[in-house]
Amino acid sequence: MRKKARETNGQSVVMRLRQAGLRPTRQRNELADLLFRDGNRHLTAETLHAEAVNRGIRVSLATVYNTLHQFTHAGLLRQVMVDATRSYFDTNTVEHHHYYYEDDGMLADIPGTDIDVGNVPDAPEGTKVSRVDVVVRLKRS
Amino acid sequence: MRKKARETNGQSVVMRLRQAGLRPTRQRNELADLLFRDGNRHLTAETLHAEAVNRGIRVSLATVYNTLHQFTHAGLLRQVMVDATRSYFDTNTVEHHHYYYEDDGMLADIPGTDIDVGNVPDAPEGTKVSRVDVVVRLKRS
DNA sequence: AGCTAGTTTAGAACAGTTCTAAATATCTTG
DNA sequence: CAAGATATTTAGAACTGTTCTAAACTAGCT
Repeated sequence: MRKKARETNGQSVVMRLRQAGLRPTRQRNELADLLFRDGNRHLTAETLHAEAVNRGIRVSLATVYNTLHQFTHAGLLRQVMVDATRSYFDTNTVEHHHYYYEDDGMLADIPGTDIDVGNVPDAPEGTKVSRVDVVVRLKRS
Repeated sequence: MRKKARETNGQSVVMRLRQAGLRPTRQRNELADLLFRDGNRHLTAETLHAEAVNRGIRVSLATVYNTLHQFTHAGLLRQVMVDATRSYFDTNTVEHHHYYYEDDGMLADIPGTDIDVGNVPDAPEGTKVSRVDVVVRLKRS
């Protein structure tokens, strides 16, 4: 069973980082492994740092923050704003929407068919739409 | 020209506060005046505090925070999450959506006809939808 | 190997927000 | 309308997530 190569969208993460002018350092590579290992993940800087430390990866919290932002700029991650106190990063960069569990602060992709967002007026003069976020906030019933 | 009575939805703010078990104190009344004076506003605690101080209202920042949260619980305000660093409060509590100007951190109601959000799957077992937020993020073009 | 520019790091600094407990205001009730 | 009980306000300390700083380290040249 061979070690799975680091990749997203068929292109190796290393390549994408190189293209973004980022050196594939040990820390960035190991964090990329964690981030893109299994499917779509929603995590905060502190979550990821804890996970890394747990697995014996030596990396500082500052580097986790730097890396998350750099990956976001490189288009490997997407930052989601749902909670006033924490920033979530989503490893799924394809247009999709979220459930936010208000009671426990968890974020999840909305599964199944796509949500339709219709009837959005044209962007105001001088601006263009950067993206449309839909967050369905859930609470325990 | 008489002073306009404090009210929202026809019911006086004082009444709504009383019902929420909140005493209509000087600070709460004066902040309500600012908040509900003209149409829909989107403000942060610091914005509101600055505005109050500017108009000679003596109130502490802590009270502004308390008041915003209490008003939110009482259903007079709605908290909108668009920016990781600041909490916005919206004086329009009717279901509606927002433009967020990424470049300057401004929040505005999306005007005109309502946006349709369709095809939202049922809320997961044990949860119910608390609300659906749509944020159209804009950037300078 | 040695150089250079990019990267990482610990810890300090920062911003927005919440907490604390003492002072003050409001609302009863007599 | 004074007294007592309870709610509210406040200044400032504390806290939390995040960013900054500048010194140490590393990757990628040559």
